[in-house]
Amino acid sequence: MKVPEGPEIRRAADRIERSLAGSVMQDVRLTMPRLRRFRSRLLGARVTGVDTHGKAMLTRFDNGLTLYSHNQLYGRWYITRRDTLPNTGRSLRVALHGRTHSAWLYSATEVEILTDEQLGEHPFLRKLGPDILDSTLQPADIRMRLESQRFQRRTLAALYLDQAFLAGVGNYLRSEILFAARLHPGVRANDLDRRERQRLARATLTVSRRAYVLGGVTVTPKLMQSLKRAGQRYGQYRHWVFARHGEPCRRCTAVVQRRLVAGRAVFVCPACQPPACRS
DNA sequence: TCTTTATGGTGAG
DNA sequence: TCACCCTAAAGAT
Repeated sequence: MKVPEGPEIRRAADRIERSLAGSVMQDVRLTMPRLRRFRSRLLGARVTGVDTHGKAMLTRFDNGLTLYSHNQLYGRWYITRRDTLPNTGRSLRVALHGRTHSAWLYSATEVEILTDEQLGEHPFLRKLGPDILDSTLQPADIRMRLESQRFQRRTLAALYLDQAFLAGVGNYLRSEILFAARLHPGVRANDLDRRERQRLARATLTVSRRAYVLGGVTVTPKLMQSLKRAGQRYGQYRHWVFARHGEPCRRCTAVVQRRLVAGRAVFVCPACQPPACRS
């Protein structure tokens, strides 16, 4: 797992929760100059939980403060037994030391410590759409968003990277969700018929939740098993189409294509996801 | 060993 | 649309 999307961030949050929730901060390190003044306020505070909204992580403390972090491309959390410094050449941003474990955040640039009020006004958080991993999110919610005035004129390629549409989808999930829904990235939301919207809404939830459960794997568990048995390694069996350009589609054997849309790569099976032939 | 590329997001032009 | 933040791995030499 390299660059994180929603599922990877949620899994990191789970690990931090398991090792630090309920724990009093016995030591804290904040290396970014603008955050140093918060050290004394976090010392002795208790971690109450770790929330995520899309790719944003919110580590909550019982004194009303929240550590907001966004890993962007390079940020990474390491969880260790207390005071076991991770062996990495990266630059440390935050270290939270509980009684038995430590959580270390490296390389991230987006780190803030905020009150609830500041959290409510946060420019990035406030524009986020619903979290794809929110267990209350239903296919109908996604269908309604696809039909809404706000989003219907845009292409699926654009919508599925826009965190205001759905928070937590990134570039690999975009390709994988659209493949699972058998829809071409160039199609506009308002070109979809009712069945296609339903298919897309379902695929969005299925693929995202599977990536969370299986640690970044978007193929079905069954396919994953058979690919593993065939000797494929993690990097080779994870996805249907993402980063598989030039290779045969796992469903129909047509050659997977890579195309750039607004500077970002989208991967498509030309047979399973035919371009829109609608006016 | 060097160069390129990447799963994110912002801000300038 | 592009440069940029910062990093690791893959690809080229």
